[in-house]
Parts: sequence; structure tokens; C-alpha cells
Amino acid sequence: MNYWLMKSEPDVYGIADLRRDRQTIWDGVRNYQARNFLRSMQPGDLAFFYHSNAAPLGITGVMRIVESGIADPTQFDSTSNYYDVKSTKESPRWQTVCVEFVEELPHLVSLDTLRSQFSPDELLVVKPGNRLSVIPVAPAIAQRILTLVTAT
DNA sequence: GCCAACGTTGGC
DNA sequence: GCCAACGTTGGC
Repeated sequence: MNYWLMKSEPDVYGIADLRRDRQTIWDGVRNYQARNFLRSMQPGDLAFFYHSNAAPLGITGVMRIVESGIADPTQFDSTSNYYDVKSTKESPRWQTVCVEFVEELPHLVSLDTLRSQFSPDELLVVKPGNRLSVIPVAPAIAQRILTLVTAT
């Protein structure tokens, strides 16, 4: 079982939206490195839901991967911001996953807290200038994050 | 609103 | 294949 961290702007789609929807297709990722991580996800993997471009910044919840290898539907939608004219249904360029709500954390684990606990080598999200929206989290680091949740 | 980081595009 | 220009992300 692998752990991940996935960013979303709460103004666009936040943890409250996922709690309401229970499941969602994580669409709109248009970065090859992030896509490759999405491709390697497996059902049962857990992902931290991270609020970016927000106040406060940080991890707000946990979700579970329920299906992987889904062709991102927005790449075929000419009205979408994420439309990709070069992608075909026969060989889609962008794959993503379906996630389900697991929990909203009682207290957000802020970026400041994450910075105080982890080095950029341990947790990429604390690296200044980092823009990757889907990142792997080592199991030992994930366990330490979960410990921070219960400690606060 | 600013700007650092960095991925993508396109001319050559 | 190089690299300058440009666009986007996301923290501050």
C-alpha cells in the first residue's frame, strides 16, 4: 500500500466538496511527472488531501484510491480548460484516478507544521518552489504525518 | 500582486 | 538538440 499527497485549491475543489461527493475523478492534471505518479497508483492506496493557494495551507484530509488508469474525461471536452486537442480516445494522453473520501482531519496539519517536522528530502511538498501537484509519500513519513494529526 | 521555480513551446 | 521566451503554479 502506497501513500500520496495530492494538491487542490479549495476554491476550485476542496475537502468539503469531496466529503459531499464521497467520490470524484481527480481530473485536470496536465503535468507528465504528476501523471506518471497517478498511473502508478493502485486501489487501496491512501492520499493526503492538501489545500494549496489557500489560507490556511496544509493537509486537510485523507482519501483512498478506488480506481486507477481512468482516462481523464476533460481531455476530450473542447469546452474544458483541460481540453487536449492532441489526445485521442484510442490512446489518451492523460490518465487519472477515482478517489473516495476517508476523513476530514479535525485540525489541519499546516504547511508550517510540515516544514518544522520534515526536510524537503523527506516530504517534497515542503520544498520551496515545489509545484508538483501529485507526490509520493514514504510510508514512514505518512505514519509520522498521521501522528501529527492525533497529537494536535 | 509579486516573484521564484520550472515545465513547455518553438525557432534555429 | 539547444535554449530563449513564455506560461503556470503556488507561497508569500
